[in-house]
Amino acid sequence: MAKLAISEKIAHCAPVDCGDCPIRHRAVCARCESDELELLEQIKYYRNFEAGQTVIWSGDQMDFVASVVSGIATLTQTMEDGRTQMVGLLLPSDFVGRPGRECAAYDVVATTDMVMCCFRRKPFEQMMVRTPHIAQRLLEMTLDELDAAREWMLVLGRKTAREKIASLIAIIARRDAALSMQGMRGPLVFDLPLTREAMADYLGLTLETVSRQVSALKKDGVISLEGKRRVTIPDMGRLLEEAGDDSDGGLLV
Amino acid sequence: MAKLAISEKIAHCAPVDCGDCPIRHRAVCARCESDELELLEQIKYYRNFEAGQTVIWSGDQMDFVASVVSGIATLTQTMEDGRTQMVGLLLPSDFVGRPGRECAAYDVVATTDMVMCCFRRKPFEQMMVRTPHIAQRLLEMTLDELDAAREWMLVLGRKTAREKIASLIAIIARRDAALSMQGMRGPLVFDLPLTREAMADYLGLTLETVSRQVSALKKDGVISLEGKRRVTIPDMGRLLEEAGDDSDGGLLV
DNA sequence: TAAACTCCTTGACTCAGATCAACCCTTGGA
DNA sequence: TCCAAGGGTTGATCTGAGTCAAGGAGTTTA
Repeated sequence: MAKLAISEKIAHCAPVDCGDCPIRHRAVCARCESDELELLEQIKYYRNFEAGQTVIWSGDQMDFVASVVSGIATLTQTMEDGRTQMVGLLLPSDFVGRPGRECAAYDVVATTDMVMCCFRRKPFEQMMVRTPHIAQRLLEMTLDELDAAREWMLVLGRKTAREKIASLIAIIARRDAALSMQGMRGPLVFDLPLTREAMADYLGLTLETVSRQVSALKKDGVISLEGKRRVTIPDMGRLLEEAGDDSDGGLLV
Repeated sequence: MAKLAISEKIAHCAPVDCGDCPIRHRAVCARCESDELELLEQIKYYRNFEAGQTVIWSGDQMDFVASVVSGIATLTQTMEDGRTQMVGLLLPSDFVGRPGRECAAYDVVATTDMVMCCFRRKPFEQMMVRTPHIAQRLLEMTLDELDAAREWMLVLGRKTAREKIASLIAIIARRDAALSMQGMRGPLVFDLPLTREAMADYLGLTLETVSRQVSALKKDGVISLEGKRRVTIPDMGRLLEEAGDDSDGGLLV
């Protein structure tokens, strides 16, 4: 039954013209000219995933790379004894996989329903050699991710539980504001795309601590909640202070 | 006096022929053909730094990029209240700076005497557009660093103090073995290139905890020490177990 | 030759966050 | 209509690492 639902979704997913693609200007193909885009169009295919589905297991053979078109996925690492750490959050336009690498290095799990634009690895690698625009954009995106990872190292290594929660909410809020173009004026409203447990895995905390600190931030008026997931931020500056960040907001990501 | 010492060193540092460069096959220029190398040779210059010297302050204008030729530097981030987190360790052949970025994002500090091979940013950026071999290699190196940063996120987020120390020692040991070609057979011997405080900054710990855990690993026979810095590892497998890693050793970095 | 550093170690005490446990609410089968 | 499961909250208790404090060992300065 579940399987039927999946195939149905795949059928649904008629190939989109790259020109109409929602991530056209941010993904790995962002710099491609129309002729380059046509080549990509020939080798691309779409795949759908349901919330909760594992896209790839760490260590598995991985013979494609892909862009997230819509939905959210997590990148996690697991130790033998079961401790897990999220090492990345994949949002629309983010790139999955590494050219030149056979096997996946992390588990990739869809946290919402998701659409991915995939390319078989070999043809993609060949294209990369010929079309520098793709490699250029991929370099730029990888450098951005490296900065994000390093920023996160500060969060994991030196921030308190409360600061960690505030940092995560700030990041999601900022990303959401950028996407929905609502700007930074006035109160921000959005849904947390992660369960408490996933937040804990991202922050190097337990889910109980996450729950307690979210409650504390709510009690102190830094955020307000509608249900468990819908967050309102009355004052972004205040939130950033709580996150231990420079209250001037920092750079766009 | 200190200044005199520095200028003396700069004078010392006669430009080396790229063909004889110790990092020729690992640095950002690794894939360059001899004609490309000649172009690089025209725009490169060397700079020397003494142990303890700050190479760049976070936020400063940065109009060069560079490769570490010899010595070690750290990349650190600092919060307003003074908490600091190291986000990278720069070893010979590592690349510093980001094409397309005006200002440094992190503090870079030399922990040992150091030689860097520098390129003014603008000419380097222009060269990158024309010579894909440079961009290709930089992409590869950046992807490796991203993997390293993510590995470190697991260390920071989920490992105990003892595991963190073991992980750091294992990483330094492995890098050192690779460099000195002594292979993984038999006991490894090397010097810790970091003070206890720098180790603490890397691991998200206090220097007291670092000191205690180093002593504990010594007492338990996982490592042995000669002085404060010289480490011998009788059994790498044992160390990796203590680090919480798969004892099969993992991939080469 | 001592004084002043820097780097490191060790002990005693504290506390933030983990652990263990109980319980609530919502959703969706059967 | 109930029951099971997933997601979330809250309380009591424990503990690993932080904090504060004293002191050692080796080097450089004067």
